[in-house]
Amino acid sequence: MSESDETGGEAAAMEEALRSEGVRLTRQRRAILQVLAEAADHPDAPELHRRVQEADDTVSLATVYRTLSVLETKGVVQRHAFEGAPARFETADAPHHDHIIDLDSREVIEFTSPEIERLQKEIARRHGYEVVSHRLELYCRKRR
Amino acid sequence: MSESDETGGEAAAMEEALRSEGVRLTRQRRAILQVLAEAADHPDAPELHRRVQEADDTVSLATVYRTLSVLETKGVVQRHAFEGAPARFETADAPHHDHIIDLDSREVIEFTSPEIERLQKEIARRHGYEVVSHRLELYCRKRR
DNA sequence: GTTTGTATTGCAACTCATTCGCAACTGCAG
DNA sequence: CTGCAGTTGCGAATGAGTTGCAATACAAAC
Repeated sequence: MSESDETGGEAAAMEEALRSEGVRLTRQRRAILQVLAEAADHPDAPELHRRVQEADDTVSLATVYRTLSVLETKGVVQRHAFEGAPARFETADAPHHDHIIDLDSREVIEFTSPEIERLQKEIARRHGYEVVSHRLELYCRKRR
Repeated sequence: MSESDETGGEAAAMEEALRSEGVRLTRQRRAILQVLAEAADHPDAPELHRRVQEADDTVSLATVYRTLSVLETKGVVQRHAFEGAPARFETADAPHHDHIIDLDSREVIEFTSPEIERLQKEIARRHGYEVVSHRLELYCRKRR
């Protein structure tokens, strides 16, 4: 544990959480978890697969998809399906946030707005609903 | 024109707009436009196809998709890709709105919030961006 | 350690929504 | 009317993601 840095610790913490949920920890899952914890961006499944294979080229794309599903249902990973693009993934360490998508670079910026959050709840209530989940994405271009 | 009601007028208005944009008005496109104008809900392509075929069973699903693309680029139709479901469509008559999706009935309720809209622009600006488009969806359940 | 039963994997085949190639057809400008 | 570029129907192709199945590998019990 002396050699672990932040992302190393993150992956380890996730493994811990998964083990206690009865998820079997395989070589493949460890590798995927590791790469995801190290990722600063929001990779899609094929990109994740590519990165995982650098460390372990026996991992198949199917397993990447299956593992992502497991991790998502266990609350360890978040899936985002942005407009007209394959789904992208990130670790669910940060509490909650919405996204700005840079239309030119496809870069993703995270933000939170308690104010918007509050207004959403209020609007739902006004219509007789309660919010189970929501999706807020701003497709943007850099201002010059 | 004496027998036309609101939706009839809506379809006619759209045809007008399209003709002036140089879009060729075929029997199929008229039928699709008509059905869309009459729809109170947000049908997906196969459902739209089903409804169109009641009036004209020579219209193919491929043409429904192609027509929807044309109508979308001409700004006459709006496409919405809600979570984990095929895209759904509506006429772009109302100015702009976001959606509440009833998770149980799949019903869609429209709403607007100038306040949220304003906050979105502000957030984008704070990050050096300007909003090109956005997507705000509230996945909800009825309150009891 | 070894055994063992079940979860997990790799592969290839499959699904689902949507798009495309192409030959036949048809609005509509002249 | 004519002509031809824009449209259509068909079925085949695509792209993202899922699944059946036999082989494999966790990890709990010995």
